[in-house]
Amino acid sequence: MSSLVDVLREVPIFAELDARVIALLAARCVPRAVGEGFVLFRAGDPCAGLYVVLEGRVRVFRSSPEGREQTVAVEGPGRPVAELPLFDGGPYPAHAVTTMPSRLAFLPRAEFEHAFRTDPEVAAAVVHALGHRLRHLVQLLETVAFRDVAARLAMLLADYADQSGRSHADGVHFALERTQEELATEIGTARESVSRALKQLATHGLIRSRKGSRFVVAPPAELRDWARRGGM
Amino acid sequence: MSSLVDVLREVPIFAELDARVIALLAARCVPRAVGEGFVLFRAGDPCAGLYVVLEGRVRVFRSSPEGREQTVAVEGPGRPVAELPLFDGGPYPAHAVTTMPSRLAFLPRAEFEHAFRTDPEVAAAVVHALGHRLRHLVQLLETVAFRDVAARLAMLLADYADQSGRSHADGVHFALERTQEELATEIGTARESVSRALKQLATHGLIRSRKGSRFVVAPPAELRDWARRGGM
DNA sequence: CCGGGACCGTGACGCTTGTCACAACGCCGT
DNA sequence: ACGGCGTTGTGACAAGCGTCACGGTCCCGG
Repeated sequence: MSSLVDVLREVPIFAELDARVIALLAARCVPRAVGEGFVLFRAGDPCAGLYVVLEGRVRVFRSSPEGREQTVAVEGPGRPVAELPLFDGGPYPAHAVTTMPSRLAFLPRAEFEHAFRTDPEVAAAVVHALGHRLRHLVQLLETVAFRDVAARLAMLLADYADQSGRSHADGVHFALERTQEELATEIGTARESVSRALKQLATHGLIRSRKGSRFVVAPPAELRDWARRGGM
Repeated sequence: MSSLVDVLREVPIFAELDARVIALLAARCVPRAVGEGFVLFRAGDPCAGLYVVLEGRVRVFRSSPEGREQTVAVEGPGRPVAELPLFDGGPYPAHAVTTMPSRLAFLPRAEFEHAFRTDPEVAAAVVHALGHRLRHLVQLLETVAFRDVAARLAMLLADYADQSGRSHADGVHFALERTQEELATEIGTARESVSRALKQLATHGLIRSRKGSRFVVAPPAELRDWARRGGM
């Protein structure tokens, strides 16, 4: 197992900290390997500390009594989970569950709070991350509030294309490791609607090809543009 | 005009700071009186600094090309506006407009950033506020994603009852200074749907009386409960 | 090679809700 | 008192979408 320090240095939220601070944090971290479906916490639980995903994937979501789910975020390697309620003392606002076998680092709340108060760089990094998350949520809220399913899906594909796509002559290529069920919860709709929306995007030439999980789509800008115009 | 220091001390986000820091911030603030409909900023504008509402009301919202609007927050006296993009350097994610004549304090970005980096108390206060906002957004997202209009409205009324209601034997009394049009944008729907949802809540005994802007509603817990259960 | 389970596609149906249209009401200034 | 304007109630209608039902495909293990 490689040194925790090396891993943490790769984590964006900690990237700019100097070696001394990272070592300090790493010493307090509890690494943990878990399987798929491990529950990090549930909505309403008191906040125990900060998780960082080292490997694997964590889905953060809210669920309704009827069983429908709205995922708020999907975090992969190097991303922090649930940094939000560390500060206002409130409970976690959502559930968090691994969607594949994962390795996590856990930093107890007291340790983190101490680092936050003594090192302004830590504080800045956290606020930076919070700002990003907030920005993303506002965006998500807008699309859920007044875009139809096809447009929301186009937005989502644009995000994935941006973050993991490779541009070719015929469009942007990437692998979408999601079931339609998962996509549905990310845009707040039902699985069947995702299926129909995919076909709709294909007929409009926004999805150029789709073989299993391999997608070729139009440039993100074009996708977002189409979504914002209301799909025509 | 009373001293800006006195006003800032009443602002929750600054309340815990010591007198020296408040005086420093106040000295950098630019107070400003504006009419109704004054545009603080528009989505996409680069972030110039932090506004604090001293008096009046500011509505923060996103709008679609077709003209529909989703309000993200409504801020009253003592509340900061747009603290979010100060840090990640990005643009404002939404529009902000006064909905009545207001007095605002404006703190240029550089000043704020300096305070943030030198005083951990400022940083803690900001993160606290951000956390709260994020929590609220997650909640809002959930209701928009899988609650019907009546349930969303019940949630909204519960919030208002909590923050400005007075409890009596027959229910919680408060004045709702909003048009149905404004309510509609707060829960992401159309004005007519609000009208119908109000009637629906009344028949279920959740709104006990409604004369002009004076409302008498069931206890907030009961409202939220009904909304979460899916309205029965 | 077979069987089962997860995932995907698709048709039918009904409910919610956005939209349009219009009437009624209240408030305010002249 | 009157007229106008902003706000509200309500009816009709169509579109979008969630839900149910079912059949198809693919993969993997026995």
